[in-house]
Amino acid sequence: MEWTDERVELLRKYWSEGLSASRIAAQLGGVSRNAVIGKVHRLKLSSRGRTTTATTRQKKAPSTVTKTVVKATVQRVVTTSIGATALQAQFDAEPVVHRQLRPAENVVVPISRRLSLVDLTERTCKWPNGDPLTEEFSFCGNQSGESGPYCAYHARVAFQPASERRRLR
DNA sequence: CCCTGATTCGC
DNA sequence: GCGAATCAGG
Repeated sequence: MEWTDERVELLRKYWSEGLSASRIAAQLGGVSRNAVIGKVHRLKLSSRGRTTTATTRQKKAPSTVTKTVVKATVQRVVTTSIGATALQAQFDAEPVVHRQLRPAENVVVPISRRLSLVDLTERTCKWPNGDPLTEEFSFCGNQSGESGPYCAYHARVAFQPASERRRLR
């Protein structure tokens, strides 16, 4: 690939928006994150303001939990059928917890990165958010690892142990 | 292991 | 100028 004016412009834009080098590389296509970083340096675009160099932090749930059951919009994913039909199930943009868990633990619901199909990689959560036919549709995109197609959170929702599923009914 | 950006250095 | 390799860190 070549660093055309348009591509450099996009690079500037994404970088200023705080996107990581790897994600910018995915957006542009044809280049590696190293290429992006190298280019950023040559353009002297480093720094990027006050972006805390570290990974985006996650909000820790209220520690001093006084048996307070985490309130959340309950959503029911009906799984009376499998296969293609299941794709018609409705999903909330930001999902949620169902009832409570054993020793009532506060599960941290991850914030979806809302990636588009083209931004998914082998290790990003492929849990769909919203209706595939609308513009708001996106995928969770958090890290999933080789463990599966979903992040830790969505894996739990997707693969509920038979025992637990019984309880939820 | 996965990810992030920073630097180096041969091409 | 480019970017893979490598380093340093979460």
